[in-house]
Amino acid sequence: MVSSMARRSTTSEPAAAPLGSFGRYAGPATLILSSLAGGAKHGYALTKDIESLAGVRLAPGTLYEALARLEGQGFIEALASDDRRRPYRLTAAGAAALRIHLDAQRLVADEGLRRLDAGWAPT
Amino acid sequence: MVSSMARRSTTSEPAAAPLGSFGRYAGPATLILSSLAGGAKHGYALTKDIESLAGVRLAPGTLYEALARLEGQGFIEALASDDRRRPYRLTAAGAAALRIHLDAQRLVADEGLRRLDAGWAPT
DNA sequence: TGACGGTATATCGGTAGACGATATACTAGC
DNA sequence: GCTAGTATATCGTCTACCGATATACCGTCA
Repeated sequence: MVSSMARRSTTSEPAAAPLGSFGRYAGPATLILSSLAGGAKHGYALTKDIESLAGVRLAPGTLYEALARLEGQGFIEALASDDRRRPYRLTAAGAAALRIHLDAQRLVADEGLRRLDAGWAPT
Repeated sequence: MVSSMARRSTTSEPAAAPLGSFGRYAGPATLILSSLAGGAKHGYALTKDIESLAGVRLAPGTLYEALARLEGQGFIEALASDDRRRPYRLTAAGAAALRIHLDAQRLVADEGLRRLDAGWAPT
């Protein structure tokens, strides 16, 4: 049980990396869009928000590559940058796609938990 | 469960599939464990169940590699195979990990939807 | 009877996406 | 003038995911 669960830190951590336990968590795009759903943010602010939102720290490579991808897909758009910050905003298409995705994800999670609670097969 | 309104505009986009829209959907492990939470199954039965559960068809490569990985992590265990079927069962460790993961995932999804419903920034 | 489609597992090569390391540079506080 | 935090960007590696492919058993129905 140790293998992938305990990789995150040595001691004292508030138990269990919530997401990210099962191999790679495909979430970056989902997390970024979910964060932007709360308002426009620039990259660094996204990492901070996502960290407090999901307990996941996105590596810089992951973040900026995902941002470029999402912009190319039309799910987010860049805003005028004040100084050195490059804020992004969720587009209507991004909001729609996010809603569909989160709805589906929640249904799957609910069903999984329902099955777990029903007792996951004695034998 | 398959979206409606996924047809956003003229350009590109193969219209949002429920899960799997955002690059690669990291879900395989989650989907497999969630499916097994409903009882022991062999690989092919898993693909069928997952397809009806989440609308996602796992490629054979994805499935069997994920099964091997999950078994190595102690999250699932192989049962005696009747004939040509190789059934797998969720372990206690797998059930615990799955619950933690799904709980976290649902919290993130709920927060994302909450933000969306609060209006995702007009300007 | 043999052709077909569904069941069932396995492996291989290609690739995209995630990651950590690294680089740069501005700011604030001490 | 240090150090630490903010902020973005790129590069190389690693691997999870995917599609194609192979094998083989089964039922059925023409």
